[in-house]
Amino acid sequence: MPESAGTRAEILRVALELFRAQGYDATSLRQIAERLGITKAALYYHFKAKEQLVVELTRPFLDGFADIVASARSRDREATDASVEELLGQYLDLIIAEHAALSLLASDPAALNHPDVGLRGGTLVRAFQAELVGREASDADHIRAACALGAVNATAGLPEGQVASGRDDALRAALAALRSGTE
Amino acid sequence: MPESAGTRAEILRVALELFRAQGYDATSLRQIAERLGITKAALYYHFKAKEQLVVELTRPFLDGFADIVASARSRDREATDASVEELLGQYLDLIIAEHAALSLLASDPAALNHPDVGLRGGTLVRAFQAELVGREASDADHIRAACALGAVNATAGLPEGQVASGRDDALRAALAALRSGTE
DNA sequence: GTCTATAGGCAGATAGAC
DNA sequence: GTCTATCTGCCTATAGAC
Repeated sequence: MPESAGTRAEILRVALELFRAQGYDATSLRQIAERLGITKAALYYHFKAKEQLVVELTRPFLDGFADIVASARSRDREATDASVEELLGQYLDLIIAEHAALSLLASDPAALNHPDVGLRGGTLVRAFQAELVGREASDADHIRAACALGAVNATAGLPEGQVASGRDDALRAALAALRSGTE
Repeated sequence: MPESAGTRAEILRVALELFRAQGYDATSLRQIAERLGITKAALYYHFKAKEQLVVELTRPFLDGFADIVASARSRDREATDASVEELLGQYLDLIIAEHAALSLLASDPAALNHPDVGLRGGTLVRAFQAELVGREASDADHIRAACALGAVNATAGLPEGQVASGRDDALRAALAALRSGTE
């Protein structure tokens, strides 16, 4: 029976690989099953629908993101420079750890419209941006926040080797974008 | 016969709208045809395959991008601060003008693997980054360039109203990210 | 230019044996 | 847990009439 947990994990591993390479819709359950040497019917023993594969694959990222936003909300009122830097750093580390899942989130419209995936992600992004800029923020502040997150997100597409070594460079670049209004 | 050009443009307009909302694979030609009050077969009179819709929709962005990269290459040897700012500004304006097509490019894996679409786009991005950082650039320089482009790309997802007014803020943020290594 | 009709295929999902 | 067999439905694309 440890075999079952193994199969489930293998299915998720192969599904993520194929979804990333071809997209969710373009990847059939037959392909996933064939790659694993099992049949489509076996997949349905472990997952009740294809859609559930995406939900499971993106959950670690979304849960981690939710934790970051929650901790941001429980800070003291004032958003200090240090706390903003720590928040962005935590987000960056999450992006690096879950960059494969993130590319799924970013690239699949079906996932983007799913309540437990894309819509949840969108809500988290908006909440996170609001925490970064604080209350009484200008339009320009929001644009800078969006650019800072864009800078962080860009690291998800970097070659594997440069990610770890460039973590601090990316964080500095994002902070520079965020603070580009206050010279 | 002006009707024909009109129909063709209408098809592209509806296709872009549906592709963006649902994704390329999840959008059927039947849906596009129904929305226009014509039949699937009529679509095939104007476009020889579904795939060609994506090629046509992304061409203006890719052609514009290619122009920017070409003009970057024909600069004088030295990448001055002013020329980098102008390049990023041109790219930002293109992103704003073609943001709908860009979201197609970013979100459709089928398009990403197409030689005339995603692969062409990837080549352009790499060439553009190389022009931004110049020769003898460090790993950190490349990371900052990636972050700067990420900051610019983030503006494509902004609410319609903020885009025009925030253009300069976004450009400053991207430049700040790019230059975050040289204090 | 647009239609009707249809070919031909593969998708997601289920039933029930082992 | 995994299989075989099958249902049902929609897809892209084409042929040929109008």
